[in-house]
Amino acid sequence: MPVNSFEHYPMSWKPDKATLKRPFYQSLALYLERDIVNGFLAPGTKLPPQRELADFLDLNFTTITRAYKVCEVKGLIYAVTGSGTFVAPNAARSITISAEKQANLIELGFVESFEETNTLIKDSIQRVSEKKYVEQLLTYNDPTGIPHQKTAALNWMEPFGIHADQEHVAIVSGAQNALAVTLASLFEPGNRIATDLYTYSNFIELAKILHIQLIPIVGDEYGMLPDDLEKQCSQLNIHGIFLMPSCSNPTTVMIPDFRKRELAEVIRKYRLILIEDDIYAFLTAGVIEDYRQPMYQLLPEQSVYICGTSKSICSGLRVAYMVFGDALREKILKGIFNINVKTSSFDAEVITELILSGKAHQIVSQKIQLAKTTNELYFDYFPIKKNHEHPLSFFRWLPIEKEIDAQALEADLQRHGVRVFHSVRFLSGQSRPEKYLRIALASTNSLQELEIGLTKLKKYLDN
Amino acid sequence: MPVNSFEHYPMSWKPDKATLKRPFYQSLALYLERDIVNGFLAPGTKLPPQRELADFLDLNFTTITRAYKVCEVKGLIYAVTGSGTFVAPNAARSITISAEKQANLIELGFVESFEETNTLIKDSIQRVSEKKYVEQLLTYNDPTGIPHQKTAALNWMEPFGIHADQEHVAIVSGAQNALAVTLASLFEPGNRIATDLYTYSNFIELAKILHIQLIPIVGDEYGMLPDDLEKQCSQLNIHGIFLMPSCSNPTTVMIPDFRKRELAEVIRKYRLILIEDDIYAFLTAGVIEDYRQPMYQLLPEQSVYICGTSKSICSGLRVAYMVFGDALREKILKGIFNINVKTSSFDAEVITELILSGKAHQIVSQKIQLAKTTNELYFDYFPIKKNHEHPLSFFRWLPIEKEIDAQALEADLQRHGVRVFHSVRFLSGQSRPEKYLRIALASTNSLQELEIGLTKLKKYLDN
DNA sequence: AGATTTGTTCTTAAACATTTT
DNA sequence: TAAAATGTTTAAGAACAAATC
Repeated sequence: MPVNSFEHYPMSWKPDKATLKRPFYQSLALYLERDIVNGFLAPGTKLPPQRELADFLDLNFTTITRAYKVCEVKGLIYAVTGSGTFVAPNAARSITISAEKQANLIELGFVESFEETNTLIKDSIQRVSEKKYVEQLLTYNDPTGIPHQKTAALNWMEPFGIHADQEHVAIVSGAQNALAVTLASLFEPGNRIATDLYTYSNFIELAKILHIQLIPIVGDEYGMLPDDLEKQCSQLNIHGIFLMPSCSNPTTVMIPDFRKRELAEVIRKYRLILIEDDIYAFLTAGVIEDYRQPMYQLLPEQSVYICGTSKSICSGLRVAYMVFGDALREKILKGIFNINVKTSSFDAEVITELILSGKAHQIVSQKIQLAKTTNELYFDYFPIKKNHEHPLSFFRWLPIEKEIDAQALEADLQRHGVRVFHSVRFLSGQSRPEKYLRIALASTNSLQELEIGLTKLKKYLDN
Repeated sequence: MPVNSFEHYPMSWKPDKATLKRPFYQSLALYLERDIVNGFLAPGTKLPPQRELADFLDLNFTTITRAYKVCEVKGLIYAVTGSGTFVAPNAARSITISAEKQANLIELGFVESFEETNTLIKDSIQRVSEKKYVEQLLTYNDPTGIPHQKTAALNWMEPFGIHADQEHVAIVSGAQNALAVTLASLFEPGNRIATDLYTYSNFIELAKILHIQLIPIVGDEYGMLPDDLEKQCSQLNIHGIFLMPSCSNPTTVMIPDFRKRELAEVIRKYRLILIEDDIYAFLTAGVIEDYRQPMYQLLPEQSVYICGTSKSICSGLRVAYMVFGDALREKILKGIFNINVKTSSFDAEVITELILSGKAHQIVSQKIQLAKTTNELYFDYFPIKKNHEHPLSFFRWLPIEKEIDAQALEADLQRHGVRVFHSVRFLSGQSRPEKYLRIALASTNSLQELEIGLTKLKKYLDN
């Protein structure tokens, strides 16, 4: 029997002891999940400490540990040694982002890629469809890409600072697919990956699906802090790190070279697998003056470099290039075979044709121009510029003051005809006091529509 | 200290107690893995029982349980209550199958799809590339397929006995990709899925990557035995079942309707998620006389029906249709967004065009004709016919007598210029006494090449 | 700076379940 | 059919580690 009565102690959660069935840890985890999903326990709520709940329920406290663990693995709660256990910010809510076009809704949420440039692609598709060797594109052969396609891929990435050979590049079905292949091939459930505090929400969701734990690392204006990374690595067994150095999603931070080198040192020391998502390389390398190199070149043996063509060339043809160290090669290829079998050689060929014909560069130029225009427009409305934010980002990270719950804010704005995403969607760990909105600039049908959207947004936020 | 000396007991594995470090279970698991990978412990070897090893190492036996568990999860060993723990048949060897074309090697291993029919596809690609709405195929829109593509999909599957609506069908990037989405979305690491004793090896590998445990169920000439399924369900917490009822890979078994109903009853009773891979529907529905219906129609609410077009229409355009119950919908869509974002609408459109124009049916007719011819040829060489084997299968399941290790046999035949796969690659669980080869009939460049391959194979086996 | 709070990990113990003999 | 062999699952205990106050 418990020694104390807890009637007078405030415990945020008091599961009904009488209805608890064996096995206790499962029963308890189920109750906890139910109360979180029902909304009885709101995000951020501090749960009773393990020992206190154990005392209350008259169980050994490691049984509570186990029950809490079940819910932590499901992403419902998170624990901080010394502070306690808390309901996760996105518990019981999917933050998966996808294109869900709705009439009369201005899309500033999902980040597209100025789809108006797609007019340039039709020709290339036709040209490929008329090639003599089309039939060779229609078999199971060359599951990681046809040699000449890989050569074009390497040419494409060369100005981004990537140097690799045919054996260490593979074509997959878009950058998200590359991430799925990477996580499934190189990590196991329970492994930990370091990420920025705010990171790409579909990466968070993917990690959740595969039961990989994200460890949020503090950053400053130059990106992730090497000291905090070092600290976390020294006290936790961390297996990998996810970064978007040339333009982080959602913060738009561009990591300067000195910081890349500092981070690389820690990554090398702890032998982390670096996952570098360089989907915005085309906006940075050769465009931003002091840009040096991708982190892949600092750590080629322990890195996976992912270069999607959805943002730079065409979003509908699902193609991304993966470049990887030799030690990772076998596992990645196996992952590709088991998740994709292969990527459509036809799609890859169209991208190849676009690259070889120079059309891809033309498209990139147009997109950069559009990025300039839309960013200027944005800064007319929200003239807050910070150091080391990418000036040409396809989206912006807008600090907001409004004291309103994230879901309510998104819903409010949706009623006003604008879709945006609140910063809680991008939280890799615990709640934060600062709030932001991610504003996509590359997803409206026209500049006019974007302007209307920004006007509505500003009006709403100023109220 | 241990009570007994084990000098006189035969223990197949004696880890060095002195070098064992804390944590013991990890250290022990590492040693075990090393000794299996090195080949010191051969597949099939019985490991010391937990209690015996514990006694030898002077540890509590549940510490051994934990160490063994680590290796079991990695697929290195498997445990059978009452019998002991054994080194897995495919421990430390990848059984992933992919197209790896080599000159001078006749492909009877990897199953392709009579790629000579691809000549019929070029026209459709051109026609699609000339459509007015091509640009609409190049965006992020309609991530699960454009409505008219889904309509065509449902039309395509209608003769197979599938009735569903737009909301419960999605287009993904091939059948293997559909399986990846299904497993990642609907199952968690540690979950169990029932399969045939011999099953599709890339399904085995995929399950391994995602840490889903396969529970092999015994079968007879009609396919999986409902009694054994019932038995396993009653004593293990099984979450799903994987079946290829219209033509099982690799056994070619076609499950008759009565058996489907018996199995469906058990599946319903234990609320398993049924994963029905119906990639060979086109060889069966409307072709085989007494074919009735897919199992999906018996259990629509708890099933995922997967209909790939790689075998029936074109292997290079990566398209498969998924049909699912409403209860599974949300999770599957989330899985699609996080693993694929979307499938190329262009590829899906070409398949749609092929279906709507009737060309797809023409291709299917050709493939069926080729299947007839090649199967006749096969039976000339190996005239062993069993009941309920699919007469038109793209591969055959050849029982062999030869007393030779699987890898050696494959290597031997490769030296003779023929690539085949040994039955151990398809084992979902423990080793079996019977041996088979899976002989692909749809992968050679010509009938002549197939004939040469079969001749070589027969000659080798008769020796 | 040290005690306290809180979460983590490993090992052991006991009860259980299944298969084999 | 019952006993023995063998693996499984849950719970508890102990030592540890980090963060907070």
